[in-house]
Amino acid sequence: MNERISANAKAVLGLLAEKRCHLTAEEILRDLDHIGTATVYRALDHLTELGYIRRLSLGKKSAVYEYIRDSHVHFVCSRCGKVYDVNADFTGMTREAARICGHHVNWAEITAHGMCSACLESDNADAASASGA
Amino acid sequence: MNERISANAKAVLGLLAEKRCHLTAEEILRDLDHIGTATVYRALDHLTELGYIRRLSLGKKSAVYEYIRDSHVHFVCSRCGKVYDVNADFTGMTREAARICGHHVNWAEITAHGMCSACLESDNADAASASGA
DNA sequence: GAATAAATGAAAACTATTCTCATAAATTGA
DNA sequence: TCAATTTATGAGAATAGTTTTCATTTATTC
Repeated sequence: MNERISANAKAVLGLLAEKRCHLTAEEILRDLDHIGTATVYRALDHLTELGYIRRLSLGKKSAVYEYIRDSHVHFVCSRCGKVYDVNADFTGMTREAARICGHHVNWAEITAHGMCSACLESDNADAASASGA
Repeated sequence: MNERISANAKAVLGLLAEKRCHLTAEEILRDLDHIGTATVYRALDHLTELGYIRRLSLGKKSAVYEYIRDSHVHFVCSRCGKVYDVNADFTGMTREAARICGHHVNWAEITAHGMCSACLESDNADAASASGA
């Protein structure tokens, strides 16, 4: 595998490292608007292969990429689609999952689905006003 | 929300319930070939909303759907892309993840990534023949 | 049974991503 | 340093999966 990282790929990696959150290809393209679409996708593929970043498929829409960092889980709101990073140490849990899994596990991810606090509140507000409060 | 399930949606649900594994929309369409594309996608959306099935975005390709059943994790081979169901009880683990998460968690999934046994073996075989064994 | 609501399929539209291919930049070797 | 070779790039075409549109059919309600 080609271990070299071009200047453009470095820019992509730098952005992900700086933001420390999941970004879509489109968000990266918007930020690095001097780099072409194909190049960004190629950089993302390459960086994923080299193990600098991870590709996550969280929702129905586009994939997101994130710089590999400390253990955390993702929470996806089924209502608004927003993805939250939940920072807590899940290494023990993911290691245990990997062990049970068989095969050769490189990494494991935990994703929770439900309704986020914001949507929950706006739902309650709607219900209150609908009932004439 | 419309709680009714049409005959076509029932057929989709029946197939998922019977197969007990993750199927893509395309696989469902191939099996139920008298039902139109849009109808199958609509049924999958509806059944997901009603909580009978789950949509999972596991790889780079299409989403997969599965009938909700006993706790298990998914292993995705980074080499061949194949998805394996690993049957083991992860309810404690997912409940713990949900607790830490905050928000209102409905369900949580664990996905492991790595190289499957089959790919590992074929890799070893390649390496052996390449080194002139 | 007429009126209304919901479901359907064919095809068009859409979105995210990948591919193609000609050009530009970087690297290597003499 | 220059020429040869490899690698990276961008514009746009192509593709895959999914969603939308809309006219028609089917189911439900009154």
